[in-house]
Amino acid sequence: MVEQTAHIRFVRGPSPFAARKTFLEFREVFSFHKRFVDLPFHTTYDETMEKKRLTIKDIAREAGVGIGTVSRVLNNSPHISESSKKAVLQVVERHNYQISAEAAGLARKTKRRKLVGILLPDISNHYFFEVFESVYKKFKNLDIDLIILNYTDHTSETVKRILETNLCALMLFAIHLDKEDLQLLKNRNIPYLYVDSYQPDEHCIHVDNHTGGVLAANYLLNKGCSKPCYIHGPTQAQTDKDRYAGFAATIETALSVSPLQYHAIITEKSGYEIAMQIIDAGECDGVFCFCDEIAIGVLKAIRRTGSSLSVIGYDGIRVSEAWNLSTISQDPELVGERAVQSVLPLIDKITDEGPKQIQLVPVLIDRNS
Amino acid sequence: MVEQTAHIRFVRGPSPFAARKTFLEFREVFSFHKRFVDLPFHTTYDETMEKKRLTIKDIAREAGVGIGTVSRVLNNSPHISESSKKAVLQVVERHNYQISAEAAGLARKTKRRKLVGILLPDISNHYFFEVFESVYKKFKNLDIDLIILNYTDHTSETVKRILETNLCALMLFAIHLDKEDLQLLKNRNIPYLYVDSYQPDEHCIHVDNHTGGVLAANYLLNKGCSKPCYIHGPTQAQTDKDRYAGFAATIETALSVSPLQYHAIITEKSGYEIAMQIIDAGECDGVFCFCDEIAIGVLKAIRRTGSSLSVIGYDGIRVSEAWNLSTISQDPELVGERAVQSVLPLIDKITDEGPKQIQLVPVLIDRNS
DNA sequence: TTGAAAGCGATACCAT
DNA sequence: ATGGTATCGCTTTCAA
Repeated sequence: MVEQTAHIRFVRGPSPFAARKTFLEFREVFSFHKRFVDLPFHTTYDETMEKKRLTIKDIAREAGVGIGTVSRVLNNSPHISESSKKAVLQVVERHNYQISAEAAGLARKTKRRKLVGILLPDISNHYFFEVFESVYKKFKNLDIDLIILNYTDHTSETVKRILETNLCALMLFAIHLDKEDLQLLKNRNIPYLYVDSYQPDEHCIHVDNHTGGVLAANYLLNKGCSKPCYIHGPTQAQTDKDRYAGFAATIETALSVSPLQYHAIITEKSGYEIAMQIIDAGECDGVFCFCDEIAIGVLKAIRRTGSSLSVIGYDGIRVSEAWNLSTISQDPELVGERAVQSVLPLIDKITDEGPKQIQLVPVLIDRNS
Repeated sequence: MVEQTAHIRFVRGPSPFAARKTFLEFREVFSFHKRFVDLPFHTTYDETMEKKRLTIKDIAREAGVGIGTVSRVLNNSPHISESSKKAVLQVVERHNYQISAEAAGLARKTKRRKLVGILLPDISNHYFFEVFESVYKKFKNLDIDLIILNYTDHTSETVKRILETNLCALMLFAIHLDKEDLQLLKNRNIPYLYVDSYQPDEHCIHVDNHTGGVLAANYLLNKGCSKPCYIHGPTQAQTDKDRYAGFAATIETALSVSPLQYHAIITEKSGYEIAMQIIDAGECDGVFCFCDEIAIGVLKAIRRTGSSLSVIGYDGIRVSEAWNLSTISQDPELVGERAVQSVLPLIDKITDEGPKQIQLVPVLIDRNS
C-alpha cells in the first residue's frame, strides 16, 4: 500500500499551479500519517513534478519543533535550548537544507545593502582588468559589494539576471545594450554607466581614441619613421576604428600615404607572429598596435631578430613599463577611479540633471621603443 | 489643519511594530482623502519613524491601476495598454521607485541562479588578483556569477552580508574566519573553500611555502651566494613564516649561518629602498624576497646601481617575466583553475566524503636575475 | 524557551 | 487588457 501510494502519478491538470497545490495537500495529509506508514517524508511522486524546495516548515516538522525555533537556530539567536538546536541542525544537515536568502531578506527589518553590478567584456585585453582592479579597490573602502555578472552572447539573459539582483548601479565595460534591455533598466530605475564607450545621452566615461591614434602617429613620425603601419585588434570595435582613423589621418597628412594595415587577435603570440611577417617583408619601419599585449609580442620579435622597427602600444597597462614599451596610456587606474566617482552620485540618486559624460585624454608614454 | 496633521509626532509605543502599523493605517486613510487635502502622498510624520519603502501597491494606487498592471509594466509583459504603461512609468519615475529584488525572487517560479562569493584580502600582492582573474575566467564559461564581498576588520559584519546573499559557495582568499562565523556558514550549509591557506579539516588549496623557501635558497646557493638574506613581507602571515623557515633551514645547513633579515611592505618602492640599504651595507650577495613586487623594486635598485646582487622573488606574477626576474612561481592561473575545480563539486553538493585538501608545489623559474 | 500568526513585497493565476 | 487574491519562505512579534 505504501509502495503504491508512493508511486501515484499526478497528471498535470489544466493548471500546474492547482496540480501542485493538490500534491502539497496530499503530502501534508500523508505526512500526518507518517508515523503509521513509515514513508520517508521526502517522497516525491514523479520526476515530472517540479522539485519542491525544502522550507523551514519542513525542517520544523521533521525536527519536531516550531518554525520560530528553526529560524532562531539558523540565526544563532540566544535563548535556544541545546536540544532543540541539535535537533534542528541535524535535520538541516541531513537534507542539506539551504535557507532562501530572498525570503529572509524580505522578512527582515533592516534592509538596503549596497551592491554594484559589473559587466566585463568577453574578449578582453588586460586593460579592462586593470580598470576593474581600480574600481574594485575604490569600492572596497566604501562598503559596497561588487557583483560580476557573467554574460555570453545573449544579453537578454544577462539583463534578466541583472533585474533579479537588486543592484544599486551597473557599470557596463565596453558593452552596448540594445534599446529594449536599456528600457528595462530604466523602468526599474537602475542607474548605469558606460565605461570605455561613448554613448550619447547616457552616463559614460571613455578615453578619446582618435586623439590616441594621433599621438601614436606623431610618436612614430618623430622617430623618423617613413613607412608606418597599424596592427588592428577587433575591427568591429569602435575603439579600433577610432584609433586607426586618428593614426591614418595624421600619417596621411604628414607623409601623403596611408599606413599599411595588419590584423591580430589580442595576444602576445599573435603580435609576435604578425611582427615576424612585417620584419620579413621589410616594408615598414614603425608599428602602432591596437593594444599593449600585441605590442609586447611585436617587441619580442624585434628583440629576437635585432630589427630596428619602432613600436608603440596602446592602453598603458602595468607590464608595458617592464617591457620598456612606449605606449598611449589610457591610465586604467584613473579611468576606474573616475568611473567610481561618476557612479557614486547615481547610487545616491543625486541625479542633478542630464547625463554626465566624461572624456579623458590619453597620454604618450615615451620609452623609446 | 494639513500642516498639523503632517507634523503629528507618533510616539513609539511598547511595540514599534504596532506603532508602525498604526501609522500605516493612518496613512492609508489619509491617502484616501488625498484629493481633498492635497497633501503629497509621501508625507512622513517624523524622522523618528523608519522610512517606509514604496511598494507596487503604492505605485498602483497613485497611477490609478491594479498591482498586476504595475508588475506587468515593470517586466515589459505584453498585453498592456500604452496609457497604463505611461501612467505607471510616470509614477515610478517620479518617486524613483525601485523594485524589491527579494520579493520578486521569492514570488517568481523559476529560481536558482548560481552565485559564488569571494573574499579578497586587504593587503594584497598582485598574486591574489591574478588568482582571482583566473577564477573569474573559469566561472565566466560556467554561467556562474561572482560577487566580491567587501570586508574590513569586522568579519562578523561581512559574514552577515554573506548570509544575506544566497551564495552557492564561498571562496576565502588568504583569510581565516573564526569558529563562530564558520559555524554560521555551516548552519546555513554554504560550502566554502580556503584559497592560499592550509586549514585542517576544511576544503582548501594552497601552495607549499616551505618548499618554496627551500627552492629559493638553493637558487641563491647555486648562484654562488655566500651571504644571502631575506626580505620579509607581512610577518604575521603564515606564508611569510613558512617561506622564511624553508629558506633559513636550507641556508643554515649549507652555510652554517642564518640569513640576514629585512622587512618591507608589499610595494616596489619599499623593495627598492630596502635594496639600496642592502647594497650600501654590502653585507649580502643574494636576496630572497617575500613577493615579486618587492623583488622588482630590488631589481630596479640593482640595475640602477650596477650591483652584482642576485635576487629572486616569489609568486610568479605576470610582470616577473617582463622584468626578467627569477621567481618561485605559485602559478596563480593554475591555482585559480584548481580552486574552481574544487568548488564546483561543492556547489553541486557532490560532497563524497571528507574535506578536499590540495597542496600544490611551487616551481623555480630561473631567469638568471 | 517555544509555537503560531502576521506580515514583508513581489508574481501569477483566474475571472472579468 | 486588467484587478484581485493566493502564495512564495522567511523573520518577528505575541502569547503561552
